[in-house]
Amino acid sequence: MSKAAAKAFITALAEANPDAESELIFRNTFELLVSVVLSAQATDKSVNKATKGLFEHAPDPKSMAELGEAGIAQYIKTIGLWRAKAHNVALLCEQLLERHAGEVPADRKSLEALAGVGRKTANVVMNVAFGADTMAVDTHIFRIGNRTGLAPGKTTRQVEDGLVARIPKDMLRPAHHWLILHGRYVCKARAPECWRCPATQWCLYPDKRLTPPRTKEAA
DNA sequence: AACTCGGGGCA
DNA sequence: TGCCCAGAGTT
Repeated sequence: MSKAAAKAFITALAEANPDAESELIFRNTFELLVSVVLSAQATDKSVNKATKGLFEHAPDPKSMAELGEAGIAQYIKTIGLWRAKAHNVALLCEQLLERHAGEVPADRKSLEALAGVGRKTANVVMNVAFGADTMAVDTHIFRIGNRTGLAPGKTTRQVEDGLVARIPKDMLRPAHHWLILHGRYVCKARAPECWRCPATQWCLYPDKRLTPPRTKEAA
């Protein structure tokens, strides 16, 4: 997809969801970081349910470090990989205190050195919290990139580079939210609802469903 | 690059 | 039941 088409694509998504915001609930950069670490292979809804009590009880790195691995685990047992995640989050909080005075660092190298933080989470934090020119590739964005031709690639890194290369810099941050929400509700893994998509004119997906299935209630 | 971890949500 | 989920760490 050309850069011009990419810009039109993102703009169309923006106009379709003018008030789109993250589905993850967080009040600051620390909560964003922890939320995304917990999100690996889990749905946003289940993460929100788990972090509600966790953040209430431990709203900052210091209190969460004091809560400890076992204490954290008791709040997040409802999501997958909770053992490893509780271990990582406890360690992550200690690392924030020791290395960064309890603050979330703003650079990729420091972020990726934290427990449970890989390239994807680092990109989210840099994009959302610090406005950096990065794009995080999750399963939704990977799917959209390939399906539409916006950013094709076999690896997440290829998709990431394609996105950053094609999307205008000043649209990278909102594009992150718009693409994820688009993948969640419209360009879904199964049964995509193309009739609700504002960008089908640029899309390469061969099995587009341009008309909604017949509903039981004939409104 | 491929594999493993792992529980909940949803059709 | 089978597929999917705002991935990271190891081999």
